[in-house]
Amino acid sequence: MSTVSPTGSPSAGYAARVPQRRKRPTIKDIAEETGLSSAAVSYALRGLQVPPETQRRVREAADRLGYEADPIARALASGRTGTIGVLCSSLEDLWQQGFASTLGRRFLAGTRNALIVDAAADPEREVSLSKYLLDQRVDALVTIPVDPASPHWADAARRTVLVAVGDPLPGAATAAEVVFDNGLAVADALKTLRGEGHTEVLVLTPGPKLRRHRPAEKIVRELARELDVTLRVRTCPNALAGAAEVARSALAEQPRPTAAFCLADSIAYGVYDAARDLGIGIPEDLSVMGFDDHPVSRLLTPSLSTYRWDVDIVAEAVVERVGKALDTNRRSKRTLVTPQPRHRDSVSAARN
Amino acid sequence: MSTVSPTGSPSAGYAARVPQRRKRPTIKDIAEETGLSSAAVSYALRGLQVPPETQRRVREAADRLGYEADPIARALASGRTGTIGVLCSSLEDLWQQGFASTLGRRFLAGTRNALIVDAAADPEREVSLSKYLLDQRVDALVTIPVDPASPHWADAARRTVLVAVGDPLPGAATAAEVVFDNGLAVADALKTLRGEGHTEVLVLTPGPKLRRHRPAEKIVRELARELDVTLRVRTCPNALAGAAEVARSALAEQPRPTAAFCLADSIAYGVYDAARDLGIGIPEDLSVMGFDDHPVSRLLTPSLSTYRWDVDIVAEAVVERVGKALDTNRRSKRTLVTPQPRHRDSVSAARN
DNA sequence: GCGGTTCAGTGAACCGCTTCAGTGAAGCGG
DNA sequence: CCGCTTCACTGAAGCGGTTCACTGAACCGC
Repeated sequence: MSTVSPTGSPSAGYAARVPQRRKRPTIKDIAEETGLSSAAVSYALRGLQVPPETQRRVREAADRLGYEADPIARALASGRTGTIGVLCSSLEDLWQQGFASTLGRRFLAGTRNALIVDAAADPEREVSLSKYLLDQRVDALVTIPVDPASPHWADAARRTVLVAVGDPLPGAATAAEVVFDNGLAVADALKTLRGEGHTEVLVLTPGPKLRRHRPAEKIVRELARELDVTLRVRTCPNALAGAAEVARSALAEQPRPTAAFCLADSIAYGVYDAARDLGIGIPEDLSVMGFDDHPVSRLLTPSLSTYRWDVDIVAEAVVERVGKALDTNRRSKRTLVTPQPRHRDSVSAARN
Repeated sequence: MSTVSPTGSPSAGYAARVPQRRKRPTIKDIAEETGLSSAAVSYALRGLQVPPETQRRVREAADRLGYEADPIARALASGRTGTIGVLCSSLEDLWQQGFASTLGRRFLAGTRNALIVDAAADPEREVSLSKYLLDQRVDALVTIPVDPASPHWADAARRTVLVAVGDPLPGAATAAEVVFDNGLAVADALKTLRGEGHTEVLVLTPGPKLRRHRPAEKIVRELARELDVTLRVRTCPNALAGAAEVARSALAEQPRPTAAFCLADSIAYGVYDAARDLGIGIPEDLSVMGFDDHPVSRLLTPSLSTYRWDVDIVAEAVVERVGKALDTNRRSKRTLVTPQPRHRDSVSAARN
């Protein structure tokens, strides 16, 4: 998780303090030690075109001197950094927090690492951050897009290995896409609510510009028509406090919706909060459904009905796709992740 | 948040794919455009010892060519990266997730960025990750230490600007320390519980090696003796699922504790989970207190009594300290952050 | 008109590693 | 023994900036 600004005035940050250039051994020192050229050492350290015996000698000398390769010099010379950029639409979203941390933890078991940044639901920020990551020469860029339709993705795809998570990026030649089958979850949710007799449904969706569930919105509307459900769609921040505020005003309207369908668990938490303030009982007066299944959702009273996108499954798919794209230079097809319904206690039959 | 392995075999990650060396303009191109030397351009772009008029000319040319400085080359040449390393003891901890994301978001408003990594409560991992960050030439290293006593911090302090969050690092010449006054919170918690008549208290503390609250443990024991409270201290993972497991076994013992004091909200969530499984009512049968005040804690039933360490306050203090250390090369004294008690509904009088 | 500053700008070394073209020696088949 | 390939390794040119020592011109007071 990380980084604030993309570029900023390049002058700042270059102040007084001279870095402690503690003389760390370089490849040249090893060359001297072993009587080889620095080129040979470079090859040997990477196990390239050098006989095993020499490799051993070099590695031994390296260990003896406490040599550790300088990733910066290496990146400059080779054009590769071993770093994967992860650009999240909003790290306020608890699902994304978990995803980012899981991804970072397991990223390609050892050799690469992840640089995780937060677009904070802002499309402009998203563009500048992705530029920032490209400047940092990330070998691949994993994104949960704020705005999948942005033209700049095409650019990014040209400059690096681009992997989309959540929504596909229609305009870009992505190396892989791990897409959520939002439609399935949304359909299930609406049918569930309708089955319980709810016809006035409040839909809270992250935004305004956060599009993580954009395709879901279309589906929601169509399905609502089919099922004869009246929808009140509100966009709101994907975080407890902001969502609560929106929910408070939405729940004060007449006729009051009898169910709320939230396209993120964090938002559902906000609804719980608002309901408590307003003296609205869940699920008697208001049924609530979420989206994500954050670990805490089970614990609420009543426990939250929601749809789980298994973080581990998604992370594994991403890691595998990135690996394949980087190693074989082949793009893979789209992976569809299906939601796992978690029907719990926050939904009950509509009164009337 | 990020990165998996510190070094790993350097050979891997260097595979087939040749990086798209799209010819981006360099400083040399600007030099040609303007008829200046590349040195002059370098100075001008950074606003150094060059008259305003020339600066303008250079910047104009840079814009025209779409020039963007290469941070890697810059880092290699200058020894400074503009990146701050943030090493969290455990990003499973919800407080740390929030802290990391806040820190990343506001880090030094523009010019620097944060590289956030997760030690996953493992002291060895912590050492190797901090080496990794130093290799990446971070300008400063902010750490929530797993093991404040580790000798390697002294080393890190020598190599970069080191800022400790949570616990002080006794052995290291840190540039700043933002320390939590755990003692205050712990004392308040124990007194509160004792005041309600609890004498059998289960203490769940993150670990086993996670020392974020180590000083608190000592205080807890002393105070317990004073107050004549029997303590049962258990270390457990700082995450809902792991904590629940420990809690389940601890709550099955006889005599059953009448109160649980958890040194992280995530752990308290685990206790809620376990209590529900075991049919133990909160707060009638078991009082629970947490530590952190995660946004969700208010929402649980009953709402969790806990101690808030305001993420924004801590993040702001850290940002300010880092800035000062980097710009003026002066270390600042220790900042003590005091907890804000949030007494809510998860504590009640002990029966009997 | 002269020594001394300041100013604007230059040339080249350098950061530490990668990589390409090439070299001398050994090994090989005939 | 010759020509050819293979092997083990080297020299040097980058990668794209930063920085240091220095220069020539303008300017200063006297």
